[in-house]
Amino acid sequence: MSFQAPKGTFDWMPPRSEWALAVRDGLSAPARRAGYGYIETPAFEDTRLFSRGVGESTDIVTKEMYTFEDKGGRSITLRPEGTASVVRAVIEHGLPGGPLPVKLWYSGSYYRYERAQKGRYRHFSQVGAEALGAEDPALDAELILLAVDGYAGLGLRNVRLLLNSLGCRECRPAYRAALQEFLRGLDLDEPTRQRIEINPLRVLDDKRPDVQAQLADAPLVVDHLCESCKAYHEEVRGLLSDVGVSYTDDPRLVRGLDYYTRTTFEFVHDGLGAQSAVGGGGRYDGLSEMIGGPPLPSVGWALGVDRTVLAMEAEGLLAERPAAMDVFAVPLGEEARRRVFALVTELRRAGLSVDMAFGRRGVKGAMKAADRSGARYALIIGDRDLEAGAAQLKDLTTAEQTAVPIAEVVDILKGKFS
RNA sequence: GUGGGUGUAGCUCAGCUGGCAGAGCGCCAGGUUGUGGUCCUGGAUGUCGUGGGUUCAAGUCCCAUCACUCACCCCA
Repeated sequence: MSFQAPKGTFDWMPPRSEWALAVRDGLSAPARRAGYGYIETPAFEDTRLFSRGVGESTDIVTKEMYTFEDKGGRSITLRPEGTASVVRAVIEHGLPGGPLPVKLWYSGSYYRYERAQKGRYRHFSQVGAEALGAEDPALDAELILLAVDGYAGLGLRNVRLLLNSLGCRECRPAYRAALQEFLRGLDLDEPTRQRIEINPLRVLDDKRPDVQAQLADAPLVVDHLCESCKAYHEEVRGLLSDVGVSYTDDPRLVRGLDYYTRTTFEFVHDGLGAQSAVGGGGRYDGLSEMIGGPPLPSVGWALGVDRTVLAMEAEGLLAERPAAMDVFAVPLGEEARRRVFALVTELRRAGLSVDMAFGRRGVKGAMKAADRSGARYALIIGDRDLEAGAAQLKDLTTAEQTAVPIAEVVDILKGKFS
């Protein structure tokens, strides 16, 4: 019997795992600086939160949720995305009655039962940010800017921003009807014909060449926006331009979830294969009401951690060596091991990065381990040194070795790294 | 859910029309009875994904199955 990670999942292992941490930190940093507070919600929710929030018409809800009944007979679903949970929590804690907007960021794992491919896994990580309870183009622009800065802060240069508006509850229905009428006249397979009826906008981003060819003359949302949506969108675009954010207007850009309205955006990168979206988001003015809350116009995004690491890899940003040790201690003999263990502890408490040789290996092997750790100094102490009250301190870059009194080792090393 | 590709050592892979299970890297040890990187020498690690079939003989051929992977679909 042997085990492996479940189908469609993978393990983050050193040294690559360091980049997952760096990406979570880097993508959230701009939001943290902009007054977004940290929120952590459960990894599972009442199934109905997603079926009503994400949308009955999406594949996520109809085919991809990890749903099960718990021992109390409740239908539970592992979260396939983060926004619905955040809105639920904000409503549950009465935040719409307080100062608005409520600005929150989060980082976590999400679950979708999908066929895995490059950049798409059954368990994946996202960093998200949401601003709830305000209808203000500056807020849309702020969110987009925070994501742009997050990618830039990681050193990414080839992330492109696609921008669109999906209209609101006033103008979307008319556009939807016009689009449906157009699509019904096309030669499409049965699943796609069904999608025309339940979620026609999604047909626009079908990648099959024969489908795309037929969509050349499809009606576009931009041509059907009402005056207020049009003005709102223009304002968002102007604000972005003012702060030097470049973007591409993509009138075909749609979102996979039903709750999006107005401002819609996606961050794409060409180095990842077919799953080119590294992040996406938009405004969702109706979501709160869809899940039983008060009117709460909001905007937010989710950025894929795994995909961002892939993008960084494609840009050659993962080459740096991960953080090295400052000191690597090599004990020779049982008595020395006890003394070294205490010294290592003391050095660590003093703030240094310190490791030591474990297991009964020879000096040569221990020195090899010291070299591999990337440590600047090797601290070698054998029973012979204990008798002399001295420790051997070896600079691994110059190979210079000096004997120092054991009693002063900690202070000397602290001095070298202060 | 659909289609293509690939499964041999920890990793990357070679293995011809069937004939003793291999290389490089990595790992461990020795060369140096207490000193890393370079070098030399030696060593360990395999259910050849799994199950069946054909054959004197299968990593190699056939069937099935599983896994991985890429793409469609879907989506961050």
